[in-house]
Amino acid sequence: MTSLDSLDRRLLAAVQQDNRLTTAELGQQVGLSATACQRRLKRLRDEGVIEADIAVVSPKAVGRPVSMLVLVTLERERADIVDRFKASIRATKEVMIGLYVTGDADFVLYVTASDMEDYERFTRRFFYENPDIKGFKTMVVMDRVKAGFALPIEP
Amino acid sequence: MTSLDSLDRRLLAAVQQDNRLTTAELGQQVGLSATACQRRLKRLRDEGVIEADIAVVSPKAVGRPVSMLVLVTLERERADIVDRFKASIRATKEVMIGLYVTGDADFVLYVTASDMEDYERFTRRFFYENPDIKGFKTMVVMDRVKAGFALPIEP
DNA sequence: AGTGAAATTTATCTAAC
DNA sequence: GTTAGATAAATTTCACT
Repeated sequence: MTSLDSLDRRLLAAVQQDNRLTTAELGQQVGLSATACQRRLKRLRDEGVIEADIAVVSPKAVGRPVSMLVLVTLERERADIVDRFKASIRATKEVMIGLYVTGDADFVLYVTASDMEDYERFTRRFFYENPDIKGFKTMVVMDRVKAGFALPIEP
Repeated sequence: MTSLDSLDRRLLAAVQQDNRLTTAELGQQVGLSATACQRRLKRLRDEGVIEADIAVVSPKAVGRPVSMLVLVTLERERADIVDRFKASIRATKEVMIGLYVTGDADFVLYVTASDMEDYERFTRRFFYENPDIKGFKTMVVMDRVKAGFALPIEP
């Protein structure tokens, strides 16, 4: 595992808010030359500390204004069944986030849809046709109070 | 609301996977000149279709390898109590995602921590000291099957 | 309207130290 | 780590459909 110094962490804290800052701007923020920033960022990307660089798209703007959290329980928590369900999560674009969890449910999914009817069609296709699924509970997201992706990074 | 044509949607689909592609590369993908891509992207950013451009940081690499989903129930779902809790979500950096939902719980939080002890300290500070909270249920994330942020965007 | 080509500005990358 | 010069990209200008 790679070790991060204070400057690395400050760079990460900055670019996870905005990765379109120029290396010169970043340099000012952290007290480093543009070149040094650039080299560090390259290293962080190469080593996988920065996993991706992405644009965050407005769900509303692309016609998916409603989102749901779904707690899924499988018939039996057997390895092959779990793996099969993981694969179906990966293959399903409507599922933005899919987590395998302990506790009340086996999986939690974050699903977007254009409206409730669209979501209902999704559940039919995704859940009712799947014999491995014992049940699921839908929680409709009323407000995305915080939908950021920023980790707390101490300088 | 802004309307998106097929080229816009293809650009969005591309940059939500990787926003460091050059406009020339994007142009090749969608069949447009670099200049046209760049102008469209600028428009999409100005109009808020692209909400942000960020680096996705590895939680493990910054020392927060464990994450939890927490279902939170408030004592009473009264507007001022809900608003107060929303504010505390926004103010708490350990909470990466905070959703106000219908159904079994009032809020669902995605929380990262360095280990279970760290999480336990967090719960003490965040939950036990808050009189508005009736209870909470923790689900430990065993596998982030899909942790992407990509919306399904049809060309 | 929106597009594309060339010129300009700006940023990134490579090489030194 | 820095500074300086080469390369490449983003941005502006302008002519075109």
